[in-house]
Amino acid sequence: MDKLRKNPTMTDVAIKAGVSPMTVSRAFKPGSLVNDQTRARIHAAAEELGYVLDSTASSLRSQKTDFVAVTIPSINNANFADTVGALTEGLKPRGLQILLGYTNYDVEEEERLIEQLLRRRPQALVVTGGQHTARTRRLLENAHVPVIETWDLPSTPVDHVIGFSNAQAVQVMVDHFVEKRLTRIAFIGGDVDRDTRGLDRRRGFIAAMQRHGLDATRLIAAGPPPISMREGAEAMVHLLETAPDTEAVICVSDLSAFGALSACQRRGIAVPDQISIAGFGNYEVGAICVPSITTIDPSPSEIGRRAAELLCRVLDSGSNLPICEEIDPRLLLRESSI
Amino acid sequence: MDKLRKNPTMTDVAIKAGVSPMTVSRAFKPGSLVNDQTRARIHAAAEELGYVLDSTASSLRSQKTDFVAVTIPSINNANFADTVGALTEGLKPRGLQILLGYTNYDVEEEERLIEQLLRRRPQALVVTGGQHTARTRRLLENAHVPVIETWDLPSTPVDHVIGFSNAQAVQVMVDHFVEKRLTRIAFIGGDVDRDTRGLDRRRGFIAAMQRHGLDATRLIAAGPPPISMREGAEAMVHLLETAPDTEAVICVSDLSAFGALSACQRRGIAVPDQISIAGFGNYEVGAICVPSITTIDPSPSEIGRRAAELLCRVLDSGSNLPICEEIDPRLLLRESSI
DNA sequence: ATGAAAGCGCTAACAA
DNA sequence: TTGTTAGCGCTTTCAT
Repeated sequence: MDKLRKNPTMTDVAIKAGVSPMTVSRAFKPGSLVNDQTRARIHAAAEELGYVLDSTASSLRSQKTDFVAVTIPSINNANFADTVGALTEGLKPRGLQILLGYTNYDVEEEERLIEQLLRRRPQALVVTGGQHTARTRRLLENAHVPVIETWDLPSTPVDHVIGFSNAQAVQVMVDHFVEKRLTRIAFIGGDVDRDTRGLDRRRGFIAAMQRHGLDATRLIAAGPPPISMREGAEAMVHLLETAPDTEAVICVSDLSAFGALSACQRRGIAVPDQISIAGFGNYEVGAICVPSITTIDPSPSEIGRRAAELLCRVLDSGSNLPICEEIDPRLLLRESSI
Repeated sequence: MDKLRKNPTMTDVAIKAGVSPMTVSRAFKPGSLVNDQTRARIHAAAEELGYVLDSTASSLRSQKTDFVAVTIPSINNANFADTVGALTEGLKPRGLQILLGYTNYDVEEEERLIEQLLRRRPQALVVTGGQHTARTRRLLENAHVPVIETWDLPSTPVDHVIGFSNAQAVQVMVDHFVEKRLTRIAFIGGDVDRDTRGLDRRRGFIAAMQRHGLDATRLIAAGPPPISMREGAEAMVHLLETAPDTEAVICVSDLSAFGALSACQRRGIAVPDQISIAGFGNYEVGAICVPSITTIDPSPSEIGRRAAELLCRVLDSGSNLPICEEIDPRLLLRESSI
């Protein structure tokens, strides 16, 4: 392989096929008017030369790209992966690709990332979360393309929103435990200043506990988000030592909840008989493990599906009216809670 | 927000700052020679206009992009996510971004994806696996940029390789069980014609069993890859019914192994006392669950780290010599096997 | 159904 | 240190 030789251009293909570059361009654009034989000849010539269209040049000239920029906190998270998967599927019929970036749960990193992504001139942006730096907001507002914030219900949206209230969802969980006469409830989450959705869940926990007149001080901050299974297990060990009379634990995600469950199992503490455990996110591990883990399903793929749908509508209509679609997370009662 | 107004260009910034477009260009290029005051004036003008560099035009003119294309089978997989994470970190110092695509464990999809990615003229390609369609091979060979195949040891590499033998790794696992006097060993994997690494692991299983003179017919094909925890659990139920005297099960990944473990727990079958279970990949769930799951660690982030290193070296030297670096997967003995 | 001319926004190359 | 000119590879627009 000669890495130094330049890639062939449309002109090279045109010469080889005995046509003008313009005809080659048409031959590569589906649904355009080229003689079938000419088109076949052109494709043969292209294949022989190893020609691949240069979308850099194509995008520059036509002033439009064929992709949508998407930001998620972490590439390694089944929930966000499901959202991205559904988004990808929903945009495929329109020929739109996903350009994916991750913020590592950090709004500063998000700012850098979004600027990088905007340089590539996406047709739209789908971001996770509704909290951004001031500059990120300005970048998004100046982008002149539709923006969708997801997985959250920001009080002052940049543009469109498809999400839910993380705080509200956890309040439902607290209500459930209180109904079951459990009152000494703890919350295991991450450090509060990075993962804004985790922070909202923690806020929802505190609000609900106070509404019920209960002690909302059993709060474990298990480290920088995302909280892993291991950190969930460590947090549970800590909780069992410092507050052994705890009756129920709500974890910021199913992953930490599974860690907490495993810690109980290693110490011979029966779940749910001695302590109830709940998570968040409806990850597969919580559905399969024994006992299965009570959780909240925020419908990640539904978020992606509806974001794609909304985008298609907005791109077609050119409308400027911000749309907010609320997702309704479902409480899934499983074996880990009485 | 006015989505119809065009984005400002470098010329707009130049006029506002009272300089030529070329000076604006320089002001945005780190380490180039512009008067500090001029640069400050330009950045202020840019910020005020909401200017964001157009990398489409920049790339076209300079004939170089600032990204590396990476393909992985699935976005939702902690192993590949770790590889991508390490790759991202390793390329950041050089200012290279990752352009990520996923193949859904399908070589046809890989072909479409790689053509899409090549249109954007990446500086290099990092692909997962060493099996491709004939056309994919041609595309990669004609790309005129370095290519790294990972997670595999292809017999005829396209270019560079950083990987390991999936078959060999599983053989080590079989040897371990045989040493422990377990002979009735089963393998749970996916359908054989999509995930080539899963197929290699299955091949390794069969080869090792035959080498030991053992029956290699306890093979469960649990569906199209990737095999989920749920599918692992279902496969285990099937295995317990059809071959109840099985002494050990090797699963194509820790996720299916965890499903198999859960199935045993639901049926009151003691692991490892009644049956040993092993997985592959060293996923977090297998380290945390009770009992923890014996596995093989293929060092996903090591693969990413070394791919980034190799890329930097090759991009600097411009060398054409294909390099093959072998990773040595480690057997991790845990509680799920005797 | 095909071609010719022009130019998208930026930067390499050269000039001052 | 800054400016001028030209052109990257493609597609829009207009012409035939």
